[in-house]
Amino acid sequence: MGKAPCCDKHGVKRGAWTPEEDQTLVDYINNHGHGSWRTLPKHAGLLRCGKSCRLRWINYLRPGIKRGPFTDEEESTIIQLHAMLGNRWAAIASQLQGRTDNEIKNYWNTHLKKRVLRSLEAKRPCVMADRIVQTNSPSTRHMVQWESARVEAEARLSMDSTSLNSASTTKTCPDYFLQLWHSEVGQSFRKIKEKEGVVSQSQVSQASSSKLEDSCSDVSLQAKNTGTQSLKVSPKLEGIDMIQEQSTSSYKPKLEDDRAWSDSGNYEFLDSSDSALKHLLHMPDDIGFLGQTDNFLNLLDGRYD
DNA sequence: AAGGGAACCAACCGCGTACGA
DNA sequence: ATCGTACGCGGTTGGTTCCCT
Repeated sequence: MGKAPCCDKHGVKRGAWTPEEDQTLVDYINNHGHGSWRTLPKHAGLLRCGKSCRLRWINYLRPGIKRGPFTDEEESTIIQLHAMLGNRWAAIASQLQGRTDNEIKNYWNTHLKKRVLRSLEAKRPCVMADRIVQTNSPSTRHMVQWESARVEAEARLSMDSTSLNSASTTKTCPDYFLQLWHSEVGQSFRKIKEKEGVVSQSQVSQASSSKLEDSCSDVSLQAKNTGTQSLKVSPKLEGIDMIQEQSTSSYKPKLEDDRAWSDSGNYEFLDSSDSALKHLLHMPDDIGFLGQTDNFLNLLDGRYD
């Protein structure tokens, strides 16, 4: 389908916005609302394309935008949500009041991603680096990325729980997911999924601690034994009404370009609407929890692809 | 002080999708 | 059901600032 250009490039100003342009845009939207972004510049008297106006408003001018450095809490939230949602910046931003997807995306790419990788390599200096380089399949790459983000989140959770002097930290699968699931982040995640209609209220309530504990320990990696390369979730998960069988062949990369994997968590299931939740629920229990990373790495050796 | 590279971040681009005609 | 339009999103670019030599 042909797509009309968002604006006539001729005579449209580009580049940094001036304070005068900002004021014009703010005044217009305060008085009239933004209405149609396409026609807004003309009505407001701005020599900008509608897209540019929209971006400027959303990222900088609209009320409630929080500027300045990210707090530790915000960082932690971003890392944890990224581990669950991948590069769904808008979804992550919706959980951080006053922060925009663009800001979070930039912050991740310039600060957090490096830190997560450093943290990961500190734990698995040679092996993980080698595996990252050697591995080719999209699902494997995604798992490596997932693992890297998870390690960072885990480290933070561990620090948090230490400071709170709580009994158990994140050494086991159920503990880790339960902490995540019951945290504010987990609540936000469930809200997103409820909104998307992926998980109903009742389903969420059914996904109680015991279910989740079971799910962590009972997800079986059938591919190991059958060679069918399909993942099956334990029947215990039926109550949560999740898809029980997920052929890994339907696990496709959004971008085929090899560069994409390192930046993107966007490996989607054919039905991508609840892929993040599926990621959580389909993770085999012996994937990459502290002290068990070798198992995780063994899984990466082709068997899982 | 100057130049070159790295880091940062605002803005742009193009694709997918929702929605109305 | 199909088409055209507009919007929202994620990836990328390019200008600016910072830092090191």
